[in-house]
Amino acid sequence: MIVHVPQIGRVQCERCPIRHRAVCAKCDADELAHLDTIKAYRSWKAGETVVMEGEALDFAASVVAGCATLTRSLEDGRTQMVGLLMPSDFIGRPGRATAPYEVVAATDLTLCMFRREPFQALLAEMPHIRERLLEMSLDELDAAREWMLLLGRKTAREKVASLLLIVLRRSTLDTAGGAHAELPLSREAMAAYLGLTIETVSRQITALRKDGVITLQGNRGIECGDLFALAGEAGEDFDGSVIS
Amino acid sequence: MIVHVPQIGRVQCERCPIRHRAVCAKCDADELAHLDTIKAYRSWKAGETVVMEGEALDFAASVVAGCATLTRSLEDGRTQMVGLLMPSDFIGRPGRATAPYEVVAATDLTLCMFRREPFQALLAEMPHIRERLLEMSLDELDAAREWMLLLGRKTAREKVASLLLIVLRRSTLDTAGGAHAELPLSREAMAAYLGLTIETVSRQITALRKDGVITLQGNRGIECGDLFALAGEAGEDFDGSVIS
DNA sequence: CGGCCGGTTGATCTCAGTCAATGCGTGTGG
DNA sequence: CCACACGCATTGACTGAGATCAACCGGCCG
Repeated sequence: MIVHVPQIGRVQCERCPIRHRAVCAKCDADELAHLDTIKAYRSWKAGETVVMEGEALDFAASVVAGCATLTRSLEDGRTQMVGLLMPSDFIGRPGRATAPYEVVAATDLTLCMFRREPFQALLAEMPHIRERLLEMSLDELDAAREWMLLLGRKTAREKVASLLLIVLRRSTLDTAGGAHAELPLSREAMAAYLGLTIETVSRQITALRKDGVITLQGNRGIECGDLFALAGEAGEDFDGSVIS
Repeated sequence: MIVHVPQIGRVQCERCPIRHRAVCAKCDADELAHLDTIKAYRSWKAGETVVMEGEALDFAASVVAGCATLTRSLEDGRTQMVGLLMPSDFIGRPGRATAPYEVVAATDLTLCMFRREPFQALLAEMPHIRERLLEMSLDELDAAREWMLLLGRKTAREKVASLLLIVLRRSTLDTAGGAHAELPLSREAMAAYLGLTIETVSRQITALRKDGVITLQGNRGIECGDLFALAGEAGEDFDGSVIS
């Protein structure tokens, strides 16, 4: 079910915050001008459903602001998050008319949307978009496989540390080696992402706090003075550096 | 380490068994002719390593015959299979020079290989290959996400049933609703794929046999008289039909 | 004030992991 | 030809990490 929230003011592509990372990253000025004519912004409040699993998907979109989740479910209600969409990430698949996943706004969310058919046409005309979409899909595939390693082989503590690390690496860095951030996910969403229960997530966060690896500010705020230490807890082979 | 096995006789692209499903599926006769000039076949015995994790990857390739596995590992040796490559599946990524996964021949394996630079050039010249690669990458992404649901939320019995179902659906169907196949994977490889131990895999296979869901012929042969029943055990929402 | 929602904490249970022994088929060397 | 070892799979006994069930806490809103 699409919840209709008033569209926020349209931003010109040239000034768009995700201009250089989204599916349109490689487009030139002319192409952007064309995109400007067919795009539409729409917003959702945190918790609202954007698309239901199995529902018709008559659009493609980029996340402009906020955070959305992709989840798959079994009949009996067990659910697993299979993707976490941050600004510049893409929703939709050329040649596919129904959504294989449920899409939910994790925080307040704004999408830059294209109706399906015009977008298909765009893909045919603009090689820059096809190229960028391939790159982004391959990045998603790598991320999904990394997540498979986490789901299949990491302990609860390592899983929680890995997620915190992902969020912290995307956020403000303070003095050398430290960072703080607001979690975009509730405990329930974290559990769905990690293949755990909310109780276990809560216990592991508490444990990491008691062990001095992180400190908390309220339910959503986390701070970590030593990302290398956190990376160690996450079972990572490498360093605590920021992603590119 | 690449183990050098004598190349098997080169097959003309036109007569290639994976002609219509591989990365070259959309190519026309001229394009195939060009491919013919730059490809090379190479074979590996079951168990041999094709590429090590983190090693330089100076080629792209399609699986012509046999079955290969992609695995990611943690420092302490825990490993998770993140992909199972069957004939027509693709190895390698444009713009990436090192392998993020270990590639191992699960059965005797033959690849159709292209050196990296010529393949990059090909991608630039032949939109048909780019298009097909995008399609295949998106299919892989869907498969990876399906696997995330399995790893995060399914029980050991459901996991094993799911894997058997995948193998059986790819194989010969007998009378309505039944199928039999030779597993391309050892118990160890199955465990790596399912995020389980070999003992648990073995126990669950035994349990499915004792419950009359499947019958075994030796270590690798499995038969299932009722794929719908097996699909039920796998926790699938839908039917027991063959994949496209 | 009271109910609700999200999160934490505690007690107990259970499924899958661990450790260890055994079975079975195959190849090898005396 | 047999004896043995080796690789792979099975089976059993026990353990433990994380799930389950349940109580409780604190902030927020009507």
